[in-house]
Amino acid sequence: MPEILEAETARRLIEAAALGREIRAVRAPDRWYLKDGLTPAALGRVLLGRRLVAARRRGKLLCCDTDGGGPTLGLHLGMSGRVVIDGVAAGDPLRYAANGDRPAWVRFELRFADGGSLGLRDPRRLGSVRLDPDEGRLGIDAFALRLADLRSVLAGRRAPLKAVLMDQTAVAGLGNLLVDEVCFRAGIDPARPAAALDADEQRRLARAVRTTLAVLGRRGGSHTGDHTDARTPGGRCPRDGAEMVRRRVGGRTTWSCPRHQR
DNA sequence: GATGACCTGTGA
DNA sequence: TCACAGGTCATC
Repeated sequence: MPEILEAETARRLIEAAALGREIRAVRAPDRWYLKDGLTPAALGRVLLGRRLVAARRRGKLLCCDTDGGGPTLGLHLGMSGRVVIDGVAAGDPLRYAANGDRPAWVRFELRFADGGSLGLRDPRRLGSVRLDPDEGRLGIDAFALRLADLRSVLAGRRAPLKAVLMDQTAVAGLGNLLVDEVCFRAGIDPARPAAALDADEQRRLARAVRTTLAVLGRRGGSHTGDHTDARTPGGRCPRDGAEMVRRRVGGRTTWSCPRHQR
């Protein structure tokens, strides 16, 4: 996804519409989509007859707990995944992904006894399904990130700031668009070595994470940032009018303003 | 820590 | 036909 905002939208949808419904069938037509050696048969064995009782999220990972001592179902949306419940998809359409609804794009589906379903629609197949996913290897959730956490995350890291913020074992949930927006708002060059930020920059960055998640969450997703429309050749910084620069930072396409991001 | 691989769809 | 896409993993 889908980044943390879309994952949270999906989590809320599951929480509002899928909890408590008895699972009657599991459809997993795409074996490649099941990780850790998981098979459709094994999924059926542990999920049939159970109900989801909680929908949690750590970073971009969705964790659905089941009743009766059942496993936690881990769903990851990859680059193009969306949760679909009873035919309704969570959140706004994705900006850089196909948004159709071809049945073949449903890589995984729980069918409920009441006739409805919870599916994962993912054209690019980069998402995943696992049981009892390792939540511990993920860093602090971006929604919970405080200044002190950020300081320890950045300490000693010579990698570009952007690479560290996108490192899911450091901070869980931030992806390419959100990190660019955070750096844009904080006025910091994403290519700077992470540990080189001074105290004031760390404060601005921590604040920018909070406001970015709050504002873009309200607006409807990761693609609604102040800088998003400027991610195009010849795009101008909406803050000061400078021409935006496109680079590769931390292995990802990165847009930043050469004037106010330093 | 940087790079390429994974997979498929879209638009230039 | 090609470049590119909001993610992650293995590999050097």
